[in-house]
Amino acid sequence: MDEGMSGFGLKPSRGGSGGAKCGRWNPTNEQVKVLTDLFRSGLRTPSTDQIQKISSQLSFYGKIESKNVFYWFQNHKARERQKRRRVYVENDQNDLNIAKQHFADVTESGRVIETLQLFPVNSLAFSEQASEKARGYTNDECKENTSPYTTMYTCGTEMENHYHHRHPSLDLRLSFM
Amino acid sequence: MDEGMSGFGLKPSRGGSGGAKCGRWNPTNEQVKVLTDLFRSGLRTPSTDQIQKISSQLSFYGKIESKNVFYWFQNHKARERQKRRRVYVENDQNDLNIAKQHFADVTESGRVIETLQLFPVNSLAFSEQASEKARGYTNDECKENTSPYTTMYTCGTEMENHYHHRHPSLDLRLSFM
DNA sequence: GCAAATTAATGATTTATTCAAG
DNA sequence: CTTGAATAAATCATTAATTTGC
Repeated sequence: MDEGMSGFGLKPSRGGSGGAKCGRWNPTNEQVKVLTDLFRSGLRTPSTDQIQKISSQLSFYGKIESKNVFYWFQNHKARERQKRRRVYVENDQNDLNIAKQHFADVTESGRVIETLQLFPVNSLAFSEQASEKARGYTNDECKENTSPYTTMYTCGTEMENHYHHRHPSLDLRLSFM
Repeated sequence: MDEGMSGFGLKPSRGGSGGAKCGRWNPTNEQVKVLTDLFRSGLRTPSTDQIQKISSQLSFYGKIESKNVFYWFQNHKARERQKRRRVYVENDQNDLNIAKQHFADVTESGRVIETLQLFPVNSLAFSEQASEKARGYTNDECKENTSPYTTMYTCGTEMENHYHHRHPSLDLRLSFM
């Protein structure tokens, strides 16, 4: 995919005959680069004058119109926002409010993770392969916990891997949580 | 790749004496399988609760901590994205060439767009960031101007871009406008 | 066959962005 | 305008693969 930009003499050309196909603006990488940099620099809603100047400058790299610049900022701004929102939504799927509390060192009890089906079923059909290794993992001195991972995720003491005795059969998509 | 699954009775154990060697999490094949399946199922940024549950379940197969799950998704997501982008970039490596081409074409008005420094300098250095699109920008001859964009932006006739005769060297942040 | 040496993967940290409260 | 929340990008670091000389 991605249109090789090279060939495809007739990409969409949905119109067919006409040729030229001036469907819509197709930004050059440089153009996108510059626009992105401007965006990162803080520009969000350029004024008419700014748009014109930007457009003029970018025309150096290829065909472009002022409106393209205008729309680009509109879309980019909206999509960035949307992207962020999507995360929330995804996590909220089944309630699971964005706890985002970042692992407050929960679990400590040898909890039995009830059902929790992460996968349809065929998930287990694999426990052959790795079984050879099945590391013993008996080591235990790894006190570790000094977890200094500062960037979020303050999962203090972390998981008390007590190896639950129950082969998971999760199904994440449907019933998880 | 893919674990020779053959021998390797005693893989690392390099620590020699003490053993244990709790350097970093070393996922089991089953663990990787499940994580990968979850990812394929669409999970990208598991919530705190999800992470904990997943971690608990995976502890069945061996030592694991919540943060490992967290990091796994972060890394996997990032690297998948990166892998995808790498393709674009490879295809678009022409960037500069394209620029040059346009340089020739664009000067229709005889103008020579001299400098044009939208950014300090390193602006052109990296180009891949916004390559989500990275369209090719193919042919152009679109007359367009029939601009029917309804949402404000009444920039009239568009394209006054008669190439300003002065390298903008915008710095947006500081001196732009 | 087996390790030391080298390279490829990938786990764990750090740094930059972005949006949106305050 | 400043700051907090939440990543994603970039980078660092360690482990597993693979190569290579014996």
